[in-house]
Amino acid sequence: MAFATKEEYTKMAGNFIHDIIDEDLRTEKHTHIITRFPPEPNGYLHVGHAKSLCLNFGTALKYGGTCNLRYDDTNPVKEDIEFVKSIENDVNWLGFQWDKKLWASDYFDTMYEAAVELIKKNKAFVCELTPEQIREHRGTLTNPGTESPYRNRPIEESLELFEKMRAGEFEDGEVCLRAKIDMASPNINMRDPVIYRVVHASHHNTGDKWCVYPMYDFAHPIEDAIEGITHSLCTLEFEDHRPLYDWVINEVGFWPNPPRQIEFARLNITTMLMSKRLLKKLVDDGSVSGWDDPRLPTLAGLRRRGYTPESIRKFCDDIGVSKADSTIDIAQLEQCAREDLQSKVSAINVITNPIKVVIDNYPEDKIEMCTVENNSKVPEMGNREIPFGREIWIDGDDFMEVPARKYFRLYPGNEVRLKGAYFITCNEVVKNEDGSVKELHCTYDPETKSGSDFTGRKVKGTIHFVEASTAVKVGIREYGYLLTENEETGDQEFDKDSLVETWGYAEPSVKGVKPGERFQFFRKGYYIADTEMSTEDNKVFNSIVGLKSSWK
RNA sequence: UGGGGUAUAGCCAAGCGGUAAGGCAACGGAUUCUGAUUCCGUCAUUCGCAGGUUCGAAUCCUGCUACCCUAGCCA
Repeated sequence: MAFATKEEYTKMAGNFIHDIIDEDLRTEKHTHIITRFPPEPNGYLHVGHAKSLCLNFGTALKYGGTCNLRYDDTNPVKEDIEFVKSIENDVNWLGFQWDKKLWASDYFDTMYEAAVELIKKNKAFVCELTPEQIREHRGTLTNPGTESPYRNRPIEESLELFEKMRAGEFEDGEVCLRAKIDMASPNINMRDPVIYRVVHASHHNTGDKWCVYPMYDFAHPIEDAIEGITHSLCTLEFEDHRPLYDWVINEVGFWPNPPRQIEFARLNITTMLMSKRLLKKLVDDGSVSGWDDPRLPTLAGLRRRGYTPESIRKFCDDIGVSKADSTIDIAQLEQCAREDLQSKVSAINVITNPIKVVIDNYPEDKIEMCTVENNSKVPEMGNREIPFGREIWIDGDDFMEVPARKYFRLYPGNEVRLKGAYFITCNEVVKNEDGSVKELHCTYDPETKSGSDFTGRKVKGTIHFVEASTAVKVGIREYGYLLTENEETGDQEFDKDSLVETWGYAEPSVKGVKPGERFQFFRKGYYIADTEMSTEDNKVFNSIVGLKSSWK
């Protein structure tokens, strides 16, 4: 496994967060940087998380600090231990190693005690308003809220009630613990926010020990402070919560170097659905095959699609970190994958859109082997031997009955080189009844075999082929993206054609391809990442990932 | 209509008072037995708008405008 290195991130361009860290280091507010990646275990990680992963782990690497993996599991009804394994696997796959693996739920005792202390300090109270009443009391964006009638109840009474909450004497939603801050605050988060609620549900980590659970706003700063996190990086929507974060840090305890929350813009990518909630819906209703469906932006999906960890890390470095809302063009992600794969994989001949070609002057039963020189960036993979015979398949894109300007591949009367084999000239186009091309009749020139010293004439085009009698029929699934843009409204909508299944032909060497092995479709810009072996119907793989230079 | 944010090219993004980095995309051209790769070259007289300060402003000041977040006992 190739882990991200300190070198990779020390040379990383600085961002506004690193400016802040540099300043904290310079003023000796901190001498050791500790960050954290805090997913809630309620789904698979996606590229959006990758940005956070790279920022948090990359920052730790850059400054010689550490980064914790911490599950933010404060809501038992939404979380599932099932996701924990995938999260850890994906973090490691991306190339990061956590310092400590922690659970927010491990701090429940401390949090409970902190809440009790808050009540004793007259900074929190047990409220018996219903959720609806709390909402009404909260006021609106423009109007201040009104104080709960329970706000000024005696400290002792709140203490007693909170103990009863913990003891299970209340139903869900019947009472809650609220911080006592300011109902007139222009920041709604400061209007006596709920910090502990009653939830009678079994927790994956603490079982039935608790029936009261802390809210994110109360739990998160405590988690950060306990772990000695120096910089707590989160997305922009938590900006309004920062005053509350600081309030909790300040009221709950004394930490000499309290954590500092810094927000950055979350990642959006054109055609990619990044909402965990909606991804979960697609998985649950069977619209996709699972969290690792290659059409999904999950790390598991991207992995099957052909992305390498290095390519995703490069992408995260390239796009930078700022506070401006942005949507990165999918082309930028794809380019990172191509760039990385280019140096790692070799090409094989695969025809995805076949046209039959008959070489009329080639002996009927003869098959000869041709050497295809490997001039990729992976010379160690060596040259390939592929068969050549009288009937071959070429790609539909490599033939035009009426050539366009500057088209120098095959067309009637034109001569091209078959990569690794001979020059052929197209003499005749045979059509089906519907007018489509049935087959091409060509002649080859025996003098022109690759590797011979033939220099008699040059040809402008070179195309690839697969010999028909030895070809391996392959099932091809081209994965598109889930979202398309409605041309009229500009809205994003689900793309029903995001999975296209076709058949093609590959050279015999595909039989040695292992599931998960990546390679390039010769000259097509496609990469195969996910293969499923099958001997039935001579089918070798049925899942193919497309990384075309331009997806249409 | 409160509060909090953000505006630099088609998409990202550096820039922090001294005369607009870089990447993606696009477009030229060279090389190529992959229209791939590689390689060169072009691509913001101007930084949301309007004023002001200054020898000098994307950077400082004032006033606008647009967009995003925010009224869960979710995170």
